[in-house]
Amino acid sequence: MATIRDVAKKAGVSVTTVSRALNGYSDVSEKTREKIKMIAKELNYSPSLLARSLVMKKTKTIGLLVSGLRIEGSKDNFTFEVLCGVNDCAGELGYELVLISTDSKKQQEKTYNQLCKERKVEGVILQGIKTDDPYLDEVLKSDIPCILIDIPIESDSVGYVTTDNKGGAETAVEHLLNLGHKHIAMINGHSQAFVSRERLAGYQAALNCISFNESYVVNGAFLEDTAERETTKLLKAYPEISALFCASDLMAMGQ
Amino acid sequence: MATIRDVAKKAGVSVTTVSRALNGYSDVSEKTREKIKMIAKELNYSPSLLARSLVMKKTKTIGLLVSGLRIEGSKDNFTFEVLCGVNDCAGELGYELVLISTDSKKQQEKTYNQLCKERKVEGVILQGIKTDDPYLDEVLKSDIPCILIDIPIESDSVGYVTTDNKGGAETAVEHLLNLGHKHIAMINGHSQAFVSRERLAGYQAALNCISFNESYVVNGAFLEDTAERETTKLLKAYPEISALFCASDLMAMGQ
DNA sequence: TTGTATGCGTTATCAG
DNA sequence: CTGATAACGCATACAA
Repeated sequence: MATIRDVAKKAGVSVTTVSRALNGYSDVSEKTREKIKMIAKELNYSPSLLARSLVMKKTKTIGLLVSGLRIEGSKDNFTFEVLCGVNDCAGELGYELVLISTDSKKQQEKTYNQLCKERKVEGVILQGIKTDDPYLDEVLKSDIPCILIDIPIESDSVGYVTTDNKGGAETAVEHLLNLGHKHIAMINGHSQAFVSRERLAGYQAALNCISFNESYVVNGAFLEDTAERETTKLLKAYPEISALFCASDLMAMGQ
Repeated sequence: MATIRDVAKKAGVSVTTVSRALNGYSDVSEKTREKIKMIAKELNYSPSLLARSLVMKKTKTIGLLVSGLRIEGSKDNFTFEVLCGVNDCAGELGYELVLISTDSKKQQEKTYNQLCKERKVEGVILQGIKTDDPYLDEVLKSDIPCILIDIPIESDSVGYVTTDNKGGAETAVEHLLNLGHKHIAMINGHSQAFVSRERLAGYQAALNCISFNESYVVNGAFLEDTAERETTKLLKAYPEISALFCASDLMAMGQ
């Protein structure tokens, strides 16, 4: 692996000059720059991001911390879509993406802070952690800038993005009402999820709190089979139900 | 950010000793080790993987190079499943995963070699590149260890994994035959894809090359809408077709 | 316009 | 058992 020193030696200049030439500084004669560029290409040189990051104290790296990245979730393509979006954006901004996947086993070995600091990520995007996940506390205590997906918490170093969960749910349920349904049940996720609470609120709002019936709401844990089981029980108990509002695609597929 | 020097200073020992104590070397007294460990925890110290990698010449990092990582592909969860699998395995082995996503724009800026060498990845897994992708040549010329997914090429530094495409296709088509279908069409991907060629071979094999009719095979480019369009044309031209064998889930969904 | 010297945070070599 | 010291590959203040 050719280093900057190899280039310097072959070009008969100092490392400093090579560094500046390749990084586009203006205080280098075009002649030397061209020569250096040529030799760099010749030697197949590419600067070590490791060394650069070390001295610059900038890694241009953000961590994508996905909790519960499991193949069973592949039908629900939300995580994948998030990944694509983050990746696109990071790419445009010249940032790298490192995958920091955690499971309960790993969480005991290394703290969130360790995980992030040793990699020197400049920021973190967290997807899939629950509001009662122990990691969440660590995240909030840490000073590493981070963005939570679908958890509405803000502080100096913490932000979040989410969708209009309530509005969306409201629209969906209104649609069912317009179709003439009188008894609409809801298959929700779980109470630890912010999105579930919001969507429930939307469901209630659409029903105007009048025809709202608590018994019509069950939790499917965002899982296909759980949702199916719960739905079966629900329909057996309340045969009058003519429509279902599911809080996630995967759970809808369970029907 | 606490460095190893901070720990050393506070512990009243040299950096060397701290390094060895924390890395589990035996030539350090248990008393010093405990003290150092305590102080390290106290200072919230975690070693910089950057610095460590630089001196050790080992990054413990593998690159996941996904070509065409786009949100439109999210319905087809194959890429996501690959990601999960790779991630699981890498995690167990103590490797990091960095996402190297490429598109035609990026490919012109940086070569495969640059992309990998500057990050010092120790190996690469390539998913989604086509057999006629210019990157493929670079990959083969490079000496960076890599694994191709669904492209059967081997060399000193290149390996691959794939599924039994031919056998799977054969089984699928045989199933349709057993159901009594006489005119089975195939919606394939594209001819640049190894898997498409294999699956076509399986399709032919199942039909025993007897009832094989070339006109019954069209390419859907692995895209939902293309597959739909091609299928419509096909069915219009050959109304006798009673079953379709699709080379990918996504294309089947297009029906 | 170019070069010298220093430091980034580690680990490794070699003496004590 | 412990500690100087030299790398690793690069960028930058400071000189020349």
